[in-house]
Amino acid sequence: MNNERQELANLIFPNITKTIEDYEKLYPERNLGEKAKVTRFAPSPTGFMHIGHFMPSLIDYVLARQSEGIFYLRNEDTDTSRTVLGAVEYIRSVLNTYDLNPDEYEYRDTNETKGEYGPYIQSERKEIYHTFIKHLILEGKAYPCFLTGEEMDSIRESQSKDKRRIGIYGRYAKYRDLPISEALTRIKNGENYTIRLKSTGDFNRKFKFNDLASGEIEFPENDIDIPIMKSKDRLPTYHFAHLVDDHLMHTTHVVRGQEWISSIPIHYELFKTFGFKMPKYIHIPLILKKDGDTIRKISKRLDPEAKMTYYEEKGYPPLVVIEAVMTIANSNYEAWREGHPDAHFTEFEFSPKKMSSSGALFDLDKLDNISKNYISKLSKEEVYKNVLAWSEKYDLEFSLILKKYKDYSMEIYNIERERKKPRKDYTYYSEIKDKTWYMYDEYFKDSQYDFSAYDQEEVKNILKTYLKDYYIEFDEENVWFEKIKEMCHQLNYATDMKDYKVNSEKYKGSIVEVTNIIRIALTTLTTTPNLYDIMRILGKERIKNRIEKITN
RNA sequence: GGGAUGUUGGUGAAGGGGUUUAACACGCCACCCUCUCAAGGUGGUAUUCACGGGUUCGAAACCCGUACAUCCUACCA
Repeated sequence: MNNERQELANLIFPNITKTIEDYEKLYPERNLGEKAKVTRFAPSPTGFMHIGHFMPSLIDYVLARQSEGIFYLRNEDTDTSRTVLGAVEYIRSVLNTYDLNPDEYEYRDTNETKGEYGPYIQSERKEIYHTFIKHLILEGKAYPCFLTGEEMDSIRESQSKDKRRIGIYGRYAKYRDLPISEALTRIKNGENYTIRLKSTGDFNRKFKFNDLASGEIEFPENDIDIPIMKSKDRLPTYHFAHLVDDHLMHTTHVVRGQEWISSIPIHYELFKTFGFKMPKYIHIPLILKKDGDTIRKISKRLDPEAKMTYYEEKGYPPLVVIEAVMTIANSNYEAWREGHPDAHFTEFEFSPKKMSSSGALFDLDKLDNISKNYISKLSKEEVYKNVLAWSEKYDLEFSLILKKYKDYSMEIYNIERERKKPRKDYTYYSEIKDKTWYMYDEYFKDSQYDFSAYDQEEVKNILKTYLKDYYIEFDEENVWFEKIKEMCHQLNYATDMKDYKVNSEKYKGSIVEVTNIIRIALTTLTTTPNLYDIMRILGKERIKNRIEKITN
């Protein structure tokens, strides 16, 4: 019997000579502090990064940093049909813009690799997985299964028809007790097969599992003979790779989405089969999306905000996205932030227990609010630098304007900025052009005015009078405003709005109309920041030109 | 069909048997301030914690049932 198993194992894995012990020696216990957490971000390289991937990687990073542990990046490319070239490099760039750089990684494009526990690309670890699978076959705990796709489909169909549990277990696991001699001849004949775990679980028996986020959960044991190696490329399935990699890489904490919690019975059995210690698990809430009346998992296809590129394209500062996601992860984060406005987010004591176990809706309004506050606290130099960096990537024309008018642009960003309660009108960098374009002659010159709400002659009269008698460059704000008021008196416009409301018939109009006419002449808009600041920055020449364009 | 988890306002949520007339933040609404906007200020915004039953002197909190929601139920991760 044992010899037969040996023969089977050697037939399937003829070149595997190492043992599990060999690998355990190769990847010894990490030399870290007692409390150090080893976390990993383990994405599939499918060419995009989802907010649902970002949250776990953020938590991984925070956990590792605050425990002086290790945060590493592992490329889970076992699904060759979905693997996209350069996907990991893209993920690296996302992690880099958010400054969540891993301590260990492997990048193919630059041939960079760091860390003693690699390879960090699963397709390069085939031999390791095969060693572990070979061991299982030798022990009689795994077997080749010759079920075809069609056979599996019909099993599934009949199970579903009979309202039975779906899966390859019990009597459906047709090949688990196939005589080894027969398996040998089938393999020698070139039949396709997958390797399945010979489950010893009993579905009617329960076990308790402790999740760091959700607490104690009771599951039935796994009794499904799950595939651990695929037939086509002989790569392991996710579950098996998880077991081998997180064991050998000494991961202490696995942070992943709630959707994985149902796999716990499988992982529990797998770790038990090898006698390995399970890592601690933190299953984090799914990010959901309200779509009309229904709530569903946020989707990269349907929801632009699901993709991390959305935030970059819109020009949200990276730290703002981090703040928003931390707020979802731990609701006491906001209160902490209030008390520690300048602390780095890794200083926040993250608590898995405080994480909600139900899904959370990602609130873009909240993100906007965080962003407005954040940008309002930046210096004009920082805003300029960030807008420029954004525009160089997404609006080249605007970036040239910004370079040409550097100090001028900074003055615009400085409007009502350097004060205790700064102005909060920029939510993200992509909207800054839309809110400041009229300050630049290049954009202003072709724009249209709309004075239709006013008498045309009166518009000219007000503008002429103002330019001739009341405008002086370099006035103080209060002097500037007094002069506007004086003009209002001269032209019979009310300056006291309370009086105007009661006695409107006494006046031609109010100061609101006067300032709005000037505002439109200078900006084409009726809503802008403080007119005084606009005029001060615009300067005499521009003001003169713009007003005369209308009065002449 | 089976399994797991959850259900407190428009959103994220705090609260885990009696100072809860349910905190805080975002949003929304109103008013004030005001040259427009933004900001700021003040106030409002769940008579009630999915529903039904039970335990208890007392339940949003504990127990049971139901409903609903989400995820899993692939040789995908």
